[in-house]
Amino acid sequence: MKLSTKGRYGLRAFIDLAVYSESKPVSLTMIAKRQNISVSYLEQLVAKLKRAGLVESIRGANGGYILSRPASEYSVGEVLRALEEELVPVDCAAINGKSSEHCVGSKNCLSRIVWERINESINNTVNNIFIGDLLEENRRNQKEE
Amino acid sequence: MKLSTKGRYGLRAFIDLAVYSESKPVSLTMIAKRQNISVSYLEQLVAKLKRAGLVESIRGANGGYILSRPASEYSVGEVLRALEEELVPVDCAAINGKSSEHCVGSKNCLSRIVWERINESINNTVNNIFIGDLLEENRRNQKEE
DNA sequence: ATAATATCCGAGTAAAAGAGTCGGAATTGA
DNA sequence: TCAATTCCGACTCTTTTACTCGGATATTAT
Repeated sequence: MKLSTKGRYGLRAFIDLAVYSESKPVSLTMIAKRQNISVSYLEQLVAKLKRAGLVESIRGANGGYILSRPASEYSVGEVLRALEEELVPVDCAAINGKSSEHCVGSKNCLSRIVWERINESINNTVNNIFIGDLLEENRRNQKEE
Repeated sequence: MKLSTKGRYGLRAFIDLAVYSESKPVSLTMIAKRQNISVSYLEQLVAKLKRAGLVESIRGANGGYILSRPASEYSVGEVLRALEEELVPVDCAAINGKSSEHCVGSKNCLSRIVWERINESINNTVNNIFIGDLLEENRRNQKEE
């Protein structure tokens, strides 16, 4: 059970964007350098963020990406869900209706309780961490140095 | 981020074992029938459980598997960790020292906070569900029918 | 105009992981 | 002995992951 690079790199890219895009758009080249991720791969990740409406793009020279809203308003869950297909380790216990896995019967599905709780705890966790919190953390760290 | 069939089927197999092994050993053939998982695959899963010391085997005719301890004492976390390699979606934030992923630097690792919290919440969740709880749930359900 | 930066987009691909199967050996009870 | 079992390693097919690549389009600076 691993989070893919889409989620891992993608969140890092988003945070980078949040940190540096206040004054002007941030290009993928810059993110690539700072985060050590290739531009071509970043394109894919950021495209997902854009499709989900989390970031906006500005094309052409001096272009780049900016956040659609103030950084503080994004939860990590929102960002990760835009990147990964879904944040549920076990489909059959997903909150929404797309249960692809066929359950043999309630009797055999004691495990379902477990999957539901896992799904729930992950989503609770990521929905309650906000990008703003992380940035504050960052500012505190900067001051100490 | 999906839990593999090892974890999913494996926990189901373990619960099946917990339900039916009180009087006599349970053979993989029986689990296979009830849980609709092939015997050959079950062999792999149960082997992991055995290696971890969670179940004991009795070879030969009328043989099978039994729990090493009373069902109530097993946490779901323990079982899942025996089946899956580890229950940490992001390695670099694992609690133990095996951080395989190279972090560029603390400054770029605001995301690390997120991974740590996710890892923590999953482990808290599964460590606090006990197989005994699930069996009780099961008994309650049986009575209602 | 032209060059230099950018985003945008679809395809393609190599490696790794996932999900099993299979054949046969060893053990034990009837 | 035979049937039911666990035990074990190797093998294979499929899917997913993690990218790269080529080129199109848009915008700005010179």
